[in-house]
Amino acid sequence: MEGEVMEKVRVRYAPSPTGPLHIGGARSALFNWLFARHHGGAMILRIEDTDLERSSRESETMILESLRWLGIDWDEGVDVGGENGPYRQQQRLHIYEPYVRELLNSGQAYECFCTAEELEEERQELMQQGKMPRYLGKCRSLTGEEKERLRSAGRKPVIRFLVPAGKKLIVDDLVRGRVEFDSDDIGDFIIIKSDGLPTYNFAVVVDDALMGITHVIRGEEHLSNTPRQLLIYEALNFPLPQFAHVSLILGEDRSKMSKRHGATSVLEYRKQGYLPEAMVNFLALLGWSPEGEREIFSPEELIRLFSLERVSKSPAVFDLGKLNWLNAHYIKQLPPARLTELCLPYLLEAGLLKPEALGDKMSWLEQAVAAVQEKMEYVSQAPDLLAVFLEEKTEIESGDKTAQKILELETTPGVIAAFTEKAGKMTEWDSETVRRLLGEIGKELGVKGKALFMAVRVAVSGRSYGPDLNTLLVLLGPAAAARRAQDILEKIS
RNA sequence: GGCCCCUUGGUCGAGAGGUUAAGACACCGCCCUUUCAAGGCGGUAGCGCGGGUUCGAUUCCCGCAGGGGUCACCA
Repeated sequence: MEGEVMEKVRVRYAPSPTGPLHIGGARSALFNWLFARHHGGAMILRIEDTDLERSSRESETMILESLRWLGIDWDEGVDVGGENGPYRQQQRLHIYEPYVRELLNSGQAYECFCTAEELEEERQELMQQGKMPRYLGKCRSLTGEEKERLRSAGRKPVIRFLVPAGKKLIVDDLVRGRVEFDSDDIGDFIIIKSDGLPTYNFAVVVDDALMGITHVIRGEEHLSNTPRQLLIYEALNFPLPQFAHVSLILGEDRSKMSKRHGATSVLEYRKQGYLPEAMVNFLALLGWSPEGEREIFSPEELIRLFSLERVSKSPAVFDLGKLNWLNAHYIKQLPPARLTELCLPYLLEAGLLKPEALGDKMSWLEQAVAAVQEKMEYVSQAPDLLAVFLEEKTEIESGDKTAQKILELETTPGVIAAFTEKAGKMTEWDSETVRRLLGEIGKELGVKGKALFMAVRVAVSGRSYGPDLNTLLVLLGPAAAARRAQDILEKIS
């Protein structure tokens, strides 16, 4: 493969700005980007906004933001410009024109004046006959006179591509191999809509050809569109790019990923506190695998290793559990200061921190964050994880059976009382003194192990789980720890 | 329904005629541990079915089944 790529690789990601960037789109973009970077080629970002109804600038902005967040950049395209612009199809209308004329003149395309009703009627008829609906070419041989009559009657025509009969169409796909289609299965399809805008199948070909795209890497849902595009490449005498159709990403029930499978947009994952490096790593492994047994890869490594040969043909289920594992891995690698920054917005939003009280608390907060870093899977868990440190009042966690049991031990009230009493008097308070304090209590009351440490843990946090007890106590400070313990003591007596 | 793609454990997946069928997530167990995790070690679990081809098929071919995609004036 390496040897076959003689000309400079040029790939593109061409989203339709009709919503946020989805997981599947992100992976397509990533594969294109990895391929381009691997081969020292160019990545192009084109916006396919020929659907006036559904396209929006807001969606475009979200998509660009998502790509940037993932660390995917582009050499040509929207926002950065380039020699082959403009990069929004709405701004390229004049470019399509001559090609449409060419097809019209050579008789490879024709105007169709059928109304939606007529088309619907034809469709129904075919269905009743047990045939599949497809355009039968009613307007293929309209005379100029007839066309004028329809035109003056207010009909706005579309332009259809005249599909030649009995033609084998072969897609030589880099991931699927040779795939064959028959032109007889394809009805004359629309290339220019009645609003004058090109359809996807037409614009994509003209743009890919004019932009010098060498490899079209996209989702498998486009495979069955490819024969139509092949027809246009041929009609316009454009050189063919190489195609690579990557399998879809499925939800847990093995159907195509959709909103009911939970979060599907990249921005939602960002919001939940997933790290871009984890997302990229995860997406890369969904449908592609490197040689060897590693699972953790930096973008640079992915670029070095990536190849289309190792792209899987079968669809992949989106496994949130694995994403969580990867994300937890990357969170563990973060410097506590950085993680703290990331946690801040969530803590503020949860009301666990007051913005004004932040300044002198930062280094303390950083230690608290460090104490829970290893159990965090995604950053939006920060409020839950850090509540033990930040809560005003401690409630006994309902449903925490272990905590309940500890509180019922007959030794517990004594332990808590002793702790409250002694902690209040401490002048020094660090890991070592806290350790000694607990030891003393244990010795004096003849209590040890769980009955001692768990009792204190539950007393100061209301929970049977949480960060390392010593760290928890040290960060809480003697006053707060004693106050909480006192509070719990009153609750249970 | 036509056409097209896909089929290795719960999931991602390695494998490309002869293997004890990698590895990872999840799960279970043990170790570590002043909790829960993390970490270390170990374990359970898989080639959809039926025909071929072959000395031998997870691997090649054909059917079937199942899943998915596509058949728009959406991309």
